[in-house]
Amino acid sequence: MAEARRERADAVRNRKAILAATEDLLTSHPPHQVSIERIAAAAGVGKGTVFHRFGSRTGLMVALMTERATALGEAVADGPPPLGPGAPPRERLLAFLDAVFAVISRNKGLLATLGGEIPAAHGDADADGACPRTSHPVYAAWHAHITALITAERPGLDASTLADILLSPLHSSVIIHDLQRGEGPRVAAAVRVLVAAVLDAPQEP
Amino acid sequence: MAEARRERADAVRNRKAILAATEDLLTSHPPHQVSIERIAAAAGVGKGTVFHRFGSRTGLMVALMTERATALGEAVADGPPPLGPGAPPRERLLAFLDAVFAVISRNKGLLATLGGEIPAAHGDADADGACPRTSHPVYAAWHAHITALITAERPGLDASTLADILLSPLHSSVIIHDLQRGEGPRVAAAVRVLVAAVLDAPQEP
DNA sequence: CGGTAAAGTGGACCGCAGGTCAACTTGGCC
DNA sequence: GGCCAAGTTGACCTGCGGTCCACTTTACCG
Repeated sequence: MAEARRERADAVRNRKAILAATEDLLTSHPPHQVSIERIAAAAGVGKGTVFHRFGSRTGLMVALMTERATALGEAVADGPPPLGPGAPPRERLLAFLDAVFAVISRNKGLLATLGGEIPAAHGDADADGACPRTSHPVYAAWHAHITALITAERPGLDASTLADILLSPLHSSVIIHDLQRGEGPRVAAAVRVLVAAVLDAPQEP
Repeated sequence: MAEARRERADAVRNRKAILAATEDLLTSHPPHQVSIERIAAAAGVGKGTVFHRFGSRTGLMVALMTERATALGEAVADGPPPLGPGAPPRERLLAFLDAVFAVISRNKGLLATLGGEIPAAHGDADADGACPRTSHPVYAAWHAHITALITAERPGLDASTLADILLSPLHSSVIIHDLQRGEGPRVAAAVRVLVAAVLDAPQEP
């Protein structure tokens, strides 16, 4: 392994240009108006290049999202409390959710776009398809982190489902709309209320 | 108003056939595979008829959703407790959320489809567009009901935002996927835990 | 250095889905 | 029965995601 020079210089440049163009268009237009051709034009490349590098529209979105989420992931793993290790789970959870909503606030309809596209896939198999949780690494990581923190604080709860619920506002066009209108703090505050309440509630047998 | 005989018999029949076909296809195929042409074919009508009666794909979905939600709306307004008037707000809220999740469980990707399509609209205007909450009467009604119940129980909370958050799982493909896999009760239970916790939590100044 | 093969690029092309339309058919009231 | 508007239809348009392959660029190597 460790193959030398695995990516050519112009390829790197174009990849960055495409991601930048995508983000740019996505912050100034509703997602459905941002076609691949527009992205390609804005990035100064051909449409084929976009597909060559990202495979599909969904792949592009996942790549963008992954890049956006990398910093947060590192802060969680290595950074200082309350986000990083060291703080009590309760504080880490609150800080993490704040951070997640902050990321989303800065990236508008990205997750909404993802949420609407990932379930698509392209096969008939759906009875037991493993589409949703495993298909998006960023979502999987966030979900696992929240689940772990809830479990640490309140082992008796259904942490996994609660984690899905706490993340579900990110899929809601209503919430996304609020975030875009600068209501981010308000949403975050409401989520904090929910989390605090559920963590402080008396244990049920 | 009250114009006599404003809808022809065959029109009514076709409208019902289209709605039935849509629901049918939607419960056996992922939303993106349910094209208007397929719906039209399944309903035994021409494609143009679908558009003539519902205006657009989104219009069709809204109509279906509205129909599905009518029974619930009546139960809330006139029905017996705990859903209808009479029970304490806390019980009504829990019952209502249970009912909402039950409706969605039986109608799979419907809301997910809606959530992904409504924010689209078709104009450039988005800075102050009133798209999300007002555009979908069913959502507006549910949101208003939840908000009122929360306010009745805990006036100090940001009931409106909490209502959006409590409804947001309906937009999440992950949650929808769970509902389809029969995890409905588990999701509902987790939501109940959240609601109970937030309603029982000590008031903050 | 210049050759060269692989990596990268671009845009014509395909299939398909949503949406439009103008000609046609049908239901219902006089 | 006859008339007209409401209703229906499917061919057609537009634009999207995605494929393909001939062409260009890069960077390693003798």
